Amino acid sequence: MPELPEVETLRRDLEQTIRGATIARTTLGRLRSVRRYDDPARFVIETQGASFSSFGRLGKYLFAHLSTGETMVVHLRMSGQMRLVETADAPLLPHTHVRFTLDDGRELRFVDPRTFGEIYVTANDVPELRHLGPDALEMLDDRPSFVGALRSRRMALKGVLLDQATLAGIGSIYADEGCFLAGVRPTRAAESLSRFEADRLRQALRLVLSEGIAARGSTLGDGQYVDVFGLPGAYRSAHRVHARGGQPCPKCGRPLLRVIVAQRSAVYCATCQG
DNA sequence: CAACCGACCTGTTCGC
DNA sequence: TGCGAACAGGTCGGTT
Repeated sequence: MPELPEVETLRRDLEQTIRGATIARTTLGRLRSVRRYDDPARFVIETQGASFSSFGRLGKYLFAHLSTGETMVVHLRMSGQMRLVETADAPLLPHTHVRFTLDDGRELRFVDPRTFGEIYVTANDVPELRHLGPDALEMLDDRPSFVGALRSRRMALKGVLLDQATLAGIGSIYADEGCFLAGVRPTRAAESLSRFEADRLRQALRLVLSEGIAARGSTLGDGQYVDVFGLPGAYRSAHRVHARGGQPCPKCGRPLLRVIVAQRSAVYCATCQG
């Protein structure tokens, strides 16, 4: 499940591999991935002939800034992938919904089995995402605003961390990992955290996000995240608790608990996380 | 504002 | 063994 570190890995790879390249041809397979359009042909018109000026990111959203002055927004949701192949006749993976044939012969492809992901072109300031909070990497460097945002919320801690309007980019994996490192239960009311605990959580989240980026992301067992070259990220083996319910806590050895909090599963250690 | 729910979708896992 | 049911998960929109 791509979260901030996975999307950041993608952004950096695209920046290195196809910045400056021009889209010679856009080909749509299934139309669901561009469902914001009344007429999907508009998406083709908006992208064909444009070149990639630079790549940006806000939370889990990837931005491809185009030479046209507009921005292509990509969200991978659960199972989306961006794949770069050397030639346009490379074998197609199942569920390839959008193909951008570049003027140098390579092809960037959007692949998405569950079709939750989406792509669209919009104005550079991306008005569709005005509701998003600041990017997590930025917010986590700002102690008062992170501590304040947490301590003003009655919701379960994990619910606040997953709320993209509060801070953008954290998903289930990095929320579980951060809570474990900070020694706080994801089920606690966010407002119940002391300033000390909230700041410890801030530093823990900063650490797990940067570890995740350094490892080129988390690829889960069933998970679909791979980079533009089709390679998995290495961070999963470093996960301390996520998706390890029932297994021994890496600190104390007692079995980790798996619970539902904020309608999402969460894993924590009842002994090490108070 | 908060809590919760359904919808979206399909590959994988589980239970019988 | 084979089958269908349950499940997973990010976001949005709707309801209480």
